[in-house]
Amino acid sequence: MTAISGGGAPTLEMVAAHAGVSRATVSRVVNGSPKVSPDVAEVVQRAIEELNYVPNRAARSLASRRTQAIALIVPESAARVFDDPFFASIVQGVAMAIAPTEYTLTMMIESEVDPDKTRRYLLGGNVDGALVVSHHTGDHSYAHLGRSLPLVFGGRPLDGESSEFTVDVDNTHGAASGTEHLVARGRRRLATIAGPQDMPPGVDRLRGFESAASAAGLATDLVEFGDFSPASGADAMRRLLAREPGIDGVFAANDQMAMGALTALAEAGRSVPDDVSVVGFDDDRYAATAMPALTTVRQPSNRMGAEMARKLVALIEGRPVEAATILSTELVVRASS
Amino acid sequence: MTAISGGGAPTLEMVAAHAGVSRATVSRVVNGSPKVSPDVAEVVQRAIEELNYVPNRAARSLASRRTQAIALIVPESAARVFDDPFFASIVQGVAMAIAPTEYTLTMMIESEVDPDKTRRYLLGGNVDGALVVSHHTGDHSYAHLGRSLPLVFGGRPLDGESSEFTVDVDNTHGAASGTEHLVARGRRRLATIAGPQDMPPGVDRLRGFESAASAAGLATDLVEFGDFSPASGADAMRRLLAREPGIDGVFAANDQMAMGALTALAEAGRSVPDDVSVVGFDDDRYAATAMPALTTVRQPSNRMGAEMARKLVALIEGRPVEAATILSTELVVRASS
DNA sequence: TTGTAGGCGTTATCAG
DNA sequence: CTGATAACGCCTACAA
Repeated sequence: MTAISGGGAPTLEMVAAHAGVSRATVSRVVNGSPKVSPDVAEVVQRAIEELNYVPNRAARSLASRRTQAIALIVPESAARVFDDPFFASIVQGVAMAIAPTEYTLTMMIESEVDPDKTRRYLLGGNVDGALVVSHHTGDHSYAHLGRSLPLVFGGRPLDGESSEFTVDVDNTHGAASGTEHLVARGRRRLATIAGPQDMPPGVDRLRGFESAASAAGLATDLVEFGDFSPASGADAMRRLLAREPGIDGVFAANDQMAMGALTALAEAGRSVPDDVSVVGFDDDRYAATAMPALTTVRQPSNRMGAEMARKLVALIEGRPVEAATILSTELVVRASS
Repeated sequence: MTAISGGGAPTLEMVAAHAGVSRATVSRVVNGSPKVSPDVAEVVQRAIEELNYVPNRAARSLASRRTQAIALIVPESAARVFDDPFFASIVQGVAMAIAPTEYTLTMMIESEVDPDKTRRYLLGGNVDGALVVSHHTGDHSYAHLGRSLPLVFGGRPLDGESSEFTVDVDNTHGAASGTEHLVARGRRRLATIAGPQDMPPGVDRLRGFESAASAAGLATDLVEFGDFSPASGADAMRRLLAREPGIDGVFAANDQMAMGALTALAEAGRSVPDDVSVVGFDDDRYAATAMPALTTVRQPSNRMGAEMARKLVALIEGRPVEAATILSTELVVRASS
């Protein structure tokens, strides 16, 4: 057993005794209630400090029916999650947004072992609300929980409309702007390394590429798919080159695949950007230091996380919030194009 | 008055009523107590499922004095934390290790706004124990909390000894092996891009480099410092080249700085590995796809996280655990050397 | 094996 | 403004 030395944590009751007031008064002071006389509050404060009292959250949450905690659910294996800089950015945004609040963040990486653990946790009154982020179809399998708990999703569901609260990036327009940049650079034989088509960003970015290329009167036949990893990007690029050696412009659905493409292009003796222009998507932390530095469509993943958190907290506190928020992207031109 | 149904989550009491038994019995079933007759357990189970009952954690934790939750404390700003793939790996390791358990992970990114928030949280009975990970000096400022709560640290404290529970990587030997590899490749004019000297890994890796170089009878004057970011690595490399154009081997204290060095070397027209061999440290996810692929000292950050979690859980459950665990590194030879 | 009853530390509702 | 006194939902001796 773990024996806590010193006789256990001080309770509200002990503070009350120490200060010579009732528990109710101490509770009021702790919660900053205005209806406490300054002098009494003073005495209580001192008692709190002397005893080094810290309120017990379980008790508080049981009595108040609020937990002051939110969960970040990621329905992916831990390995996948942390392989992707995009998630890191989201988490960072969330963390920064809740830092100034009293809310706490609990991360739930979907456990393969017990997929029901998450549900139990959410429904067990552990959190006041949850954020769900995934690239995948499974995305909104949590949607039905939305009736029991405030929920905000990152990314749109794969199947079109939904009535849930979401924050998303304008993938289609972003991809189109990246493609248009290629066209503006005088590139005519365009190819794209697309993402998985069971993920909304994969679908939307491909659509953006196609619409922009078509609008410029160019062919859209050169499409190869990857899984957003650097290695898959390199493979896709090799296949593309095999199909059409004359490629002069490549739009990759994310930076990691673009980096892989750079590697494959170098292997094939193509110079970037002299022979081929390459544009990525994300502007992750390696884009700027790639060789050559990668032109890319910046995705405000930080802001996405922050926005999700903001929306969730508003939801929890009963403030009105818009159902969907779409964040726009920004083209960052560097040496690769 | 008691709400019959439709109003909020079902309670243990409602299940008891539904099953026609006492609350105690339901509690026993929920907690898998052996002293319940199979048929009664059967009935209760059905009631639980029909009502879709999920135990309230706050109540449970209040009554049992355990939370089944552990915290991961990172005393750094969110921005720093997520800029470093190393942290991601640690978190991944932790997440994977606790996935099969009933423990839950709460991440606490030190808030600049209210640095006391973490302490309050830890002492507020929110978690059964905590993991503390940081590259920094501040590392063990939580050490004193160790008397009130099981704590496991990642990385040794900057100032030598400690009686705390820690898991660390053998940075010194790792750096030495990376340096020895350079020597084995026939490199004689060695330089190092060291990390900040207020972080143990920064100190230890520099020491490893120096001892290995000295042992080989080589000079150790070419030392420049970076902050572990790619940009700082590039800058350090430029300074190094300015000081000594004849450098033929570089050991960088982490992969991100090594990547920066690769960029600077390319700018300066040096070929890697023909003119200069480069070795990094970490083997982060970009090492293998760098151009050229980076030779590096693999740090088992995943295992580090897992090991920390394992140790903490053992501590919480009163099982005996070793105070310090040192994980060894592994040299991964790729194209850059 | 099952039920009874008291308590875990706070908050919230009322009186005073 | 302050103090009793119930809840809050569950666990756990102790009793039956």
